[in-house]
Amino acid sequence: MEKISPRTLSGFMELLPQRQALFDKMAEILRTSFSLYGFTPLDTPLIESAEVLLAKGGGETEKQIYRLKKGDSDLALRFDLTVPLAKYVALHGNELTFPFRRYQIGKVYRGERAQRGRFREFYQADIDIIGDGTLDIMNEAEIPSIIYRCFTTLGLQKFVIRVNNRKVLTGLFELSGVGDKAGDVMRIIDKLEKIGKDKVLKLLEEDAGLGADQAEQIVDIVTCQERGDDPIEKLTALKGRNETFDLGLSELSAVTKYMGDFGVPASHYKIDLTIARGLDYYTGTVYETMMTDQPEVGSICSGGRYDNLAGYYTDRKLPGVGISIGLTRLFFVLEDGGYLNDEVCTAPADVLILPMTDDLRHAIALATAMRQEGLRVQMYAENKKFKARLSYADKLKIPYVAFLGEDEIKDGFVTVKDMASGEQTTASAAMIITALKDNIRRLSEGVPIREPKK
RNA sequence: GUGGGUAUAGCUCAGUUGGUUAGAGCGCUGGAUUGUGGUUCCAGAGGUCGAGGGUUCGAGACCCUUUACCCACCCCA
Repeated sequence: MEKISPRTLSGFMELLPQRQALFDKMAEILRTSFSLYGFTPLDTPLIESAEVLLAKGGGETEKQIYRLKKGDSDLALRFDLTVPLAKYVALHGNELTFPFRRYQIGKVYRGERAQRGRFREFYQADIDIIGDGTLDIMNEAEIPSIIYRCFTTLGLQKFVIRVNNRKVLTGLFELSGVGDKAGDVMRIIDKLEKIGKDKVLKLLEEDAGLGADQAEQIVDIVTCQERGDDPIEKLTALKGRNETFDLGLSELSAVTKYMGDFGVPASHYKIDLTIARGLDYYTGTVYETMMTDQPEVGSICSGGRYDNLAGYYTDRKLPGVGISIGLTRLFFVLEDGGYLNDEVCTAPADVLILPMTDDLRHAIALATAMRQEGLRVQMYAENKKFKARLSYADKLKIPYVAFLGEDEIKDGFVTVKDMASGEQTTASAAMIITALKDNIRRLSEGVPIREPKK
């Protein structure tokens, strides 16, 4: 019979076991970090009614969403975790306690053309804080500190969190008399880093219809940090002429001031007046995090403040702030840069037990005793040559192999081989277990996902 | 959606102006070594050259069609 050739779709990441184990460790580190800040875990369905997911309608979302029909139902795969959160909060608002802090790690789907570091199916790790009616500015400063902790705990150093405020931009555009072109201008400004000042000026004039002076003035202010100016100072000079602008400026000042107190060092964040993107529901503070070694891959983590999360589902006013870490992209970047640390233990077990006799009872009893003590144990009972069994442990990087042959059983002992050193020890099961627990703990301590800086 | 590139062994890739039986490294299997892996040595398996059509005495190579994948734009994690 002709076989169907196995394949994985473009834009879908599929990992071999050791890489998968590393990926899961990353996710675990994020979970632990999030819980340090008092976030509660949440899971929502991958599939929602198309009506719910497309509430906002139009634009890229509509083009990129995977839509499916099942019978008469019109369904869609979620393309982010924020819209499902909005639905969740609108639906369960009366049973939740606010401010509601939740984290969620899950797959999302975007039917766009795949590219370097861009996937159609990818993991997002989201944290959001939703207020009931109001939400203090402190939360907007706390969010980047969580990013900082997550990334550094992963062993990453070369990243920078860029912060901006949409109200500042909006106010600035109003001051310059940009009018209803604000959206276009914002999108073009956002390209500054990628295409450079000259092309941006050209686009501002040609596409957004700005005057040359107007464009020059905006670009001048927005790029001030590139020339070593303090953006807050530069902006303060424009104060008192536009309400939105003044509000944005005070928010931006507060956020950056508190960020230092939250422990984010100045080396790892900067005010960047050119970042504007993220989804268009952001209304205030916005964040974007890039790896400084691979900026071309784009943002690894973006987010911001939104004033009305669930407006499509409820009249209740629910302001929030949140970020989304592109876990799949982050993993890709680490792998692509050769940064994944091979020393991280990815073995599925701590000990491999090799029963050498037909009677498996002793081996099973040993495995049970070891598991009771928290050791991760596999038994290899396949009828293979001895070397094949050892090679199994070697390939899976299982650090210890326990032999149970006739001699060991007769004397009530176990022989354990340390695969790294090749050293073998024969002793009672109890002693072996105690020693292994110590060694395993030592092996797993303090090994970062990312290769230590050379 | 638009533009460009690639497709040869499980993986990464060679393959000369078209010419005998399509190669390498890694991986895999077996042996050296039946209670010792990772190193070394020896042997072996594995290919409708993405698919379909055409040109030719002869096509992995040239032409057409098609599919898939990759890269970039748009947009975005």
